[in-house]
Amino acid sequence: MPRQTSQKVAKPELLATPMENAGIIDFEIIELLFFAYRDFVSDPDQILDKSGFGRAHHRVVHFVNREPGMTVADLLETLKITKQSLARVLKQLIDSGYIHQVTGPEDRRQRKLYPTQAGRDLALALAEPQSRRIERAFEGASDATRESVKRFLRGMQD
Amino acid sequence: MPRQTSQKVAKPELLATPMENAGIIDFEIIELLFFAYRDFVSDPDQILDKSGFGRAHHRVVHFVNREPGMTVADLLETLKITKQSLARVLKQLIDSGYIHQVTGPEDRRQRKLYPTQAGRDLALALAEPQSRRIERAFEGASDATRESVKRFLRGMQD
DNA sequence: AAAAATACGTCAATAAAGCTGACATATTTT
DNA sequence: AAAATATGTCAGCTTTATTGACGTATTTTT
Repeated sequence: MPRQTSQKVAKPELLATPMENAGIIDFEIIELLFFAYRDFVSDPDQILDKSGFGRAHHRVVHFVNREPGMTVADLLETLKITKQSLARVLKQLIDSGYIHQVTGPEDRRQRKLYPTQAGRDLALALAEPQSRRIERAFEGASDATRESVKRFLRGMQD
Repeated sequence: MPRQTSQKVAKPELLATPMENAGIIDFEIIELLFFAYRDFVSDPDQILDKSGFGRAHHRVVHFVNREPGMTVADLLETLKITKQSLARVLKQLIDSGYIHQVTGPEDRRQRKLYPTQAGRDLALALAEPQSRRIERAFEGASDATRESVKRFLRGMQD
């Protein structure tokens, strides 16, 4: 039995060397994505704070503006969240007058979602700083470069 | 006074046209970033679920592995969260044996953070599917394209 | 040496955003 | 008539974050 200190547990081996593994794993892009996304969502977050809304409201108002007439089921599929998570956020947006529901003309079970003018204005105000940030990131980039970035982002999806 | 229905409020003007504004705002990239990031974090999320950890644990374990010896203050600065938000997550990682604290050798107020071997293993396991996804997204891309994407992501940061 | 600043930990209370599971209603499809 | 669908709702829960206050140890400044 080796000589022990009074500690109850053996001293664990701590690793002092940074995790870097000869290019097997692309830590650089992983971190770039983290920081880019963190700052990308920080712009609208500040605007949303003023209305008492959060990121969930942002996403709902964005997609309803992009595709007016989409149903609740469409939204659930797009956001990949549960019905119950969406319900509260959607209700708040409807109550606040940013989104309206219309019974589906063909299928009356459906509730089609449309933005009001206030909802459109909000979506644009939220997108504006993000778009500015994107333009800044593309400063001086060629059309080919822009296409490459788009292809990369599409390739990142499931 | 115009003739009114029995409704209490005037019918709001609903917008049926998709939000598309002649290239003033880059909705395409905004959405690509949203979907790319959503799927990018879904890989580690599945692994973390098994240990009862969440995204916050992932970020902490990642950065401590990337920069062993970083302090609590360093971590707060990197993650841009509050001390109290970090506290619980960090405590769980320490209690679970993934991270250890060492009193700073020069400044004894500091607690330097190091991964254990288990912590290193966890960080690698979490990074692996993300790295694979990145490789897939870059499939067939030139080095110049990879550099363009990195430049774009760097430009997206504050 | 005393005062101020720093690094960290902790407590209490709160909020946003998500989850599961169950159930109800209206409507459409089979 | 029965089954499936679209939606809404209820109750309870978890994770991740917040603010504000306070305490301790340590270092820096005065």
